[in-house]
Amino acid sequence: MERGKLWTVEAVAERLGVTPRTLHYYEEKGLIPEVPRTPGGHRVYDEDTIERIEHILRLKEALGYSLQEIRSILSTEDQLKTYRARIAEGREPEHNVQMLSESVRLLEDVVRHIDDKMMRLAAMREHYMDRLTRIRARLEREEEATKAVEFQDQKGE
Amino acid sequence: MERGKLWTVEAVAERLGVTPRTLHYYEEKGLIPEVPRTPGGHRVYDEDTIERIEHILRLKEALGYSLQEIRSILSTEDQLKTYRARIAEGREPEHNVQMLSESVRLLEDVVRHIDDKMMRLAAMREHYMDRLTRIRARLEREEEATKAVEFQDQKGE
DNA sequence: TCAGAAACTCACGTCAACGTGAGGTTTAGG
DNA sequence: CCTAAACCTCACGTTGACGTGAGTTTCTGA
Repeated sequence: MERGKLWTVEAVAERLGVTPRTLHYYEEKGLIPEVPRTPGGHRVYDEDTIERIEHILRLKEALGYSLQEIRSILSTEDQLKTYRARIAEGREPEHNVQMLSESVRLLEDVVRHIDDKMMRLAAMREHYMDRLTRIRARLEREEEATKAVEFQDQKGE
Repeated sequence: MERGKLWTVEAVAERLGVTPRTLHYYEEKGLIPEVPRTPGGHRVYDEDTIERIEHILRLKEALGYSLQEIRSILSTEDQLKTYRARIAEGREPEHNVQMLSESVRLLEDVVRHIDDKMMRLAAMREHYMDRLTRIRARLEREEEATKAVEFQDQKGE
């Protein structure tokens, strides 16, 4: 996993299964910071940015968040990073507790959202599994019946 | 649960947390069969139709299916019902196995889709939980530190 | 019976999340 | 050094899933 490798739009797009337009769009909408350019103006993506985009796509596809919501989630995550940095630097230590509490609240929110979604999914899975089991049983009986008929046919030849 | 109770659009809309327009739209797009009318042309919903709409909303909100995909899922479910009916009637018994196998395939597909989604969610949940635990621990330490400082302050008064 | 609430049918509006050229510039390989 | 492929920036187009009146008709309860 060559560290420091750089990517073109098309390469990133192919790797992530999206189009270059989507990458431009995310940048345009502020979901990712302005991507560095070559002297000629071509975008150059590094691994960190790509991971951020992967994160966005997961939030979008797995959780069904809108880009609006994703931007808000990401911005709070960025906030958390800033907090961590400031805390690490030891500046404004009187606000550490407040900042950390805020972080906890935000993360708990996301987890709650995920849990909610998982419960709905579990319920639906159960629903479909019930039907599946019933039909499988039924199928097995039918196959037995078919075999029996074939046996009869053979006897009749 | 009064069986046979009938509902107006507005009542259904309120019960399901959508607008009348949405109900009209689903009918327009063939997601639900044409709803029966009063002599004057007002729609009258029965419990079966409402359950179908609830099902649609679950597929949409929990699984993130598009209405297109939902229509295809529902149409295969309807197909399954036709199969069941025909099997129950004992007509064309030579196709039972084939129809049942098809049903199994369709249901397995939906379940696979659900499983896939749940796994992604589980992964994301873990990711966020990790961060949450770390921050909570950090917060606890900070709170201890704050209390210690307060204690110092009291001594200093 | 009759007024006001609720429904109906167009049909155009909207918003997010990109798609799609057009027209011009940069880059990489031979 | 040169050309084809890749990239750039507008800026308008598209699609899905409804929203939003306008104008008219139907329903319901006092």
